[in-house]
Amino acid sequence: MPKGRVEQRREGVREEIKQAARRLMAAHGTAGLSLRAIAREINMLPSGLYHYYGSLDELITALIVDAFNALADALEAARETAAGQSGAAMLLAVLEAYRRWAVDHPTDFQLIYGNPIPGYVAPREITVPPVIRGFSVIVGLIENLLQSGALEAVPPYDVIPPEIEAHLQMLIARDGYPVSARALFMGVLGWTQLHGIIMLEMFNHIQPVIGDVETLYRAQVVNLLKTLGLKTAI
Amino acid sequence: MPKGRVEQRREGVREEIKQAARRLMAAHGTAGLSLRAIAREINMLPSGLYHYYGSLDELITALIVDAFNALADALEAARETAAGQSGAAMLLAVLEAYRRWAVDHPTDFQLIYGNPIPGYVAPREITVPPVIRGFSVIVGLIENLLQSGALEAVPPYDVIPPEIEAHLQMLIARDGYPVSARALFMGVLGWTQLHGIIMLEMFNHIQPVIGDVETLYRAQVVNLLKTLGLKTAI
DNA sequence: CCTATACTTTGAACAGTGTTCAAATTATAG
DNA sequence: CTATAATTTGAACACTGTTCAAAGTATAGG
Repeated sequence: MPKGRVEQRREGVREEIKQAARRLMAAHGTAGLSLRAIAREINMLPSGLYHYYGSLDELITALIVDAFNALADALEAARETAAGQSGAAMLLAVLEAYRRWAVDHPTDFQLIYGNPIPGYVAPREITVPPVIRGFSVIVGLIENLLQSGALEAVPPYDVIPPEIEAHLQMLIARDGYPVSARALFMGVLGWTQLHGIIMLEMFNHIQPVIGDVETLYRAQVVNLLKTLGLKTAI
Repeated sequence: MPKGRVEQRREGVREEIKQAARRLMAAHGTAGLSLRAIAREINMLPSGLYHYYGSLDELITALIVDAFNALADALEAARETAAGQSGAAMLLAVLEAYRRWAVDHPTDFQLIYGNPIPGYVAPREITVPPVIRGFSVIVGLIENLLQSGALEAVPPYDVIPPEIEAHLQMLIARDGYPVSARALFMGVLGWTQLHGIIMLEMFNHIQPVIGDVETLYRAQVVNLLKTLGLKTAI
């Protein structure tokens, strides 16, 4: 395997570049993501990096995909860890893992859900699949709860606005997701509610008001499940 | 007034600089915020700007304060416009104005709630007051609803976690806010829920899933008020 | 009105950024 | 061992924020 060896070495350097990038990001925030700084870190000239990534944007895209996959991994791991417990407990564990990962990997989270790098726009066809991977964990658990009857839609969340239901049905049909529009709708609602807390926490807008954000988040998760119509206690 | 004339002219140039900055931001995103670009825009040398703002960060801070105040203005205006209607209708109008302003002023919103400028950290003592101004509009309306009896805390949102209640009480005592811990708690909960939608909309993460974000937002606002315990119909 | 003082603008320089490209070097394959 | 492919180099270009002394301009007092 002559070409295999070259390819393998190439992949190794690409990984080394990404690791240096993550190290710099962790140390100096998403602002520390400088091509020249990465080159310095691994004793390369700036121009040398262009043989591994066509541009800084391409490198950022790779980092984003990795981050989305790491987040999805964390959610799946939380689900597996709570596998023995009730469906509600599993969902709770997964939703807590969402914030946990964000708090533990702030720069990665900012990279994927903030607007960190000036001028950069993510190519959707590359970044969307790993996003769906993570989101599916949440929606899948909701779907199970709905089918088992542990979760039953109650007012006011029992009505899905027609335009939205139509779009969700289209999405399910087009991409072949094995879930109901109801589960998707609940997933999106819950996602946005929790995402707001994390986003405000990330940029330090909510600690001054609420003090302990972790407690607020947990309360919000529990309340969310209750208002969505969870029948069993958690 | 000799010094008044100088001061006035100085203030005029400062305003001109900010307007050029906003123009560039609107055109090229928060990334377009370049000191040299601003200087070019108003036919000045980069170094000249330093007589009006000590640094780019200082200019950004000024823009952020302006943005928070503009947001607060929009919320107050929405409240006044709906002044004749019920308290619930006023709150609904204000919450819709929150997203409206974000959608109409995306770069300003990203400037204050995103992580736009690498390396910049806002000086809290300057930026917090205008934040409170806007937030007070929401919390004030909630307080009125609570006192009039139109809003009554119901499960699960009737319980405030003890640690959070303690922190809120401290805040109220320290800064002398004329509101209850309950109103503040409800305000924060609502704020985070809606903020999540806007944040995800801003960075284009939710349209692909839900289609019409405006409908989702409106539904979320109404559902929020209902689950918080609003007794009257909207 | 004219000078002395304060305010403002200038221009050059420094250190940093992403990116391009031909040239030189190194490693691989026949 | 040589021909070929993969890499690394180094210089250059255009851009960024920031500093500072020098030059220019407007204002105030006599």
